[in-house]
Amino acid sequence: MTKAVPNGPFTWEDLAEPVGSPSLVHRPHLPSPRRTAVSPLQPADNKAKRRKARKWCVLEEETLRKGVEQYGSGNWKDILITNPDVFIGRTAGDLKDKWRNMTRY
Amino acid sequence: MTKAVPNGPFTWEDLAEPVGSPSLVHRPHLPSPRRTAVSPLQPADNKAKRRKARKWCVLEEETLRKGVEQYGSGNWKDILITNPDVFIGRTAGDLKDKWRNMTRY
DNA sequence: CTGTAGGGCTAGGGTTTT
DNA sequence: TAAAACCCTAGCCCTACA
Repeated sequence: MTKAVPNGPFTWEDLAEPVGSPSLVHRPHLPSPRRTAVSPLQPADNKAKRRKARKWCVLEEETLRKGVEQYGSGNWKDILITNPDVFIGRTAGDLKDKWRNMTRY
Repeated sequence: MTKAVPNGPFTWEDLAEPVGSPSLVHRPHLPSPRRTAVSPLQPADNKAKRRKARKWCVLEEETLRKGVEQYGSGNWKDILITNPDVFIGRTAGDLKDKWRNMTRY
């Protein structure tokens, strides 16, 4: 896996190149493929209903803490799927939100 | 604003073993694994840190539009390297993703 | 090896409920 | 009013494939 500079500490190389330089005109450029405007798509009245708020239990909180220790903050999906018997009815986003609350202030 | 510990300095140096959640498997005596056995499905340490999301400014959007006009949708690398003074810190993939957002709906 | 297309996931702001 | 729980989605990542 050669991660050709995936996202390092800002490796903004010089990449100095005169912008106005017509050095790459040797390409058979076609006009842009004018894709037809995307279909209108209705306002969508299907307002997905909100899940009923359910308070977090202590086990969930502890499992979340350990999950963050193990996988790191941000890997919510991993933490979620490795604890399917604890996080029932929770989404990765829920874990993220809960962690935000737990670490707030 | 909650800075607390959003994506912290990957504090899992001290992780020694996976906590088996509610159902601790009875392991048969675990000596001292000097060698980190590459067991399957373990904490993914190969996860690179995410770049912090940065909103696109109007100039970038306009430049992207003109780029697509000129080079066609799909030639992200060309559009990127011909506008190095505009797309700072952006990747070809970023341009692709942005165009997807701009033409969505 | 290189670059893209398309699906997956998260961060951060917003909304609703308690 | 504040805090907790949930929602929305732009922006970023992963990866098969051309």
